[in-house]
Amino acid sequence: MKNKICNCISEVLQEFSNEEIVTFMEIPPEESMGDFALPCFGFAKVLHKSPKVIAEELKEAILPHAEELGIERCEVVGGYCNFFLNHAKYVESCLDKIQQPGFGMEQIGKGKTICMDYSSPNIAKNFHVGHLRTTVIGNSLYKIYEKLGYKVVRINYLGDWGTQFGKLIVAYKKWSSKELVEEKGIEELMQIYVKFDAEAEKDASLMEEARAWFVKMEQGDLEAIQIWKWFKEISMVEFERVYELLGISFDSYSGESFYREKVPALVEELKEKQLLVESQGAKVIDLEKYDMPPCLITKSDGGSIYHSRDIAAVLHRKQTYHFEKCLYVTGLEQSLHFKQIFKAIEVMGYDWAENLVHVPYGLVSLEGAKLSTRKGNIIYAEDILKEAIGRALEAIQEKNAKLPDKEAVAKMVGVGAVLFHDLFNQRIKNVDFSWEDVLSFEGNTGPYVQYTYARAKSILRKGNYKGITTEEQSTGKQKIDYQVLAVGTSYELVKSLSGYEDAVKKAAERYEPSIMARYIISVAAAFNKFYHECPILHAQEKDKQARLYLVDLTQRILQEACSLLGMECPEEM
RNA sequence: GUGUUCGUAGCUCAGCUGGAUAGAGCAACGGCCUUCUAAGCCGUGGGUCGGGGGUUCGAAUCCCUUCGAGCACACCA
Repeated sequence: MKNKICNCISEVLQEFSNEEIVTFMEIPPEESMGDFALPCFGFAKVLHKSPKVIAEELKEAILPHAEELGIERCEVVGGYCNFFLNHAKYVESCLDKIQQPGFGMEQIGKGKTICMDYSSPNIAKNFHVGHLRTTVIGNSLYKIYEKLGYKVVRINYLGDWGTQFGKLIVAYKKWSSKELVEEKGIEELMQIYVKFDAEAEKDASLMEEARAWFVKMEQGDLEAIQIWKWFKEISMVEFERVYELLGISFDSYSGESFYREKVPALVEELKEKQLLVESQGAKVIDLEKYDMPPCLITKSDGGSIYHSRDIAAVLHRKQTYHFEKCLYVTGLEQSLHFKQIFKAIEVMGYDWAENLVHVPYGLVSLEGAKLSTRKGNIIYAEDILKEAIGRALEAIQEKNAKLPDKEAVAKMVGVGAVLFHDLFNQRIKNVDFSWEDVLSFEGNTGPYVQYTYARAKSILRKGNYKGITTEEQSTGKQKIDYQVLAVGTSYELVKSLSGYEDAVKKAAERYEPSIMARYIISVAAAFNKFYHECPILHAQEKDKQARLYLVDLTQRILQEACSLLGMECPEEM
């Protein structure tokens, strides 16, 4: 309906295109100002008329078409032209769209591939709060793009290569044993890594030893590779536990070790293109022209480094997946790194460099201090999830002790709380981790949304609601009286539901799951108001049928929208 | 030092591709369970949108400047 109106307006105001009108059109802050409003200030300059006059003329021009556009009346206030729709018709058009398969979502990504690099934890280190962010944000963006029809390749670019493994091998040989590592897993690896750093400060020769071991790894030394592989396996087992809790999986686990083999070819290509410069014994791409530090390609000891592995990786991904876009969900602190990588790809002559996108998120701290394993200032992802699940179980015992399958529900609610908390604010914001915030189940939280969903489901169960088949819709056998939904909180809820597609598109456009989270809250809040104001099962038949239909659509949108955050919703809680 | 991100209610944040009286949640206080799940709903109080300039009919939103905080600045990732 909005489109039709905009179309009609653009025919009147021929100086402006339909698209322009659509962007100008807004939803007024108050219901008394109509359903849509067009501020005419922007037209004034071009048309050399006052905004008020333009609005008046517009009103006159629209009036003859009001009936077919579903407009009840127009009002000019200041420079605004406010449109009051026929609510019943508007409700019908909104709900008709939503009840279509896939909620009538436009498949703007059809035939396009997006590569996403996220989670990407470092092997032999614990999976902590910080990793949780990239994992959860990446997973949500994956779901969002998939919903828009994109083919998404989820790449877990494991940090499984680099000098830190040289350090680890040295530390293992000096201070640990097979038995200890087998017994304590990552915990032991972490401990000896921390010890290495402490010792290396006193004794510089340790670092040299570590570099030497890493060089051995790069040369394929059997012993080095064996130890490395073993450490990697140990780590993967622990990572998988977290992924299982979150219900997350990947299409590729090709980490840095996979791409380092492709570095020599990259070096050759750069030589051919005359981009490689010797500098202090290392080989670099000079980016001074672009006001950036040089991009390191090989270290002075000949080893590869993360810049070169990242470049090799993206070249390979382009060849393999022919991506439309490649996203990197990593910390904001890596901004310069990605600027360098993208620029390097550009100077290599690849015009698709502009399709590489860094999707940064803010830093997580703990009580104002930087996370640090060494200082014990760290919180593990698994502990957060488990604690949240435990709290959810307590809440269930307290509020709904007779609930069947408590454990499964507690998992959904606990994990949902953590996910939602991590996705509710813009990614760029720094986060000071707080147990109180994560474990909150009231207000703008995951459990609030899940509770809303469970309420809706409960009504449908009790009303023995079977839904409306498309056949019934078209034959009009079970005709919905849209007038019932055209007022008060019902109408507000309908408007809220109708924003679903825009929310998904906007979230995709901005790489911002928080837009979905905020949208979900707005729907849940609208539903709860409706729920309190309107009796459903106890209403008279005509009202009951219309309201049940609305409850059903709300429940479907909530469930779907939550799934885009990676959240599951329990039928009861 | 250079670059970059952030600065909105006591706290955590929306709003930022300029538009009508700046919105939520938490915390505080006061109401609502003999009716569909009170993890809910309703209400009250609380704001020089960090400061200062500028552009504009109109600025929390754009530009400049300044202050404060975080982060980055080649042989870790």
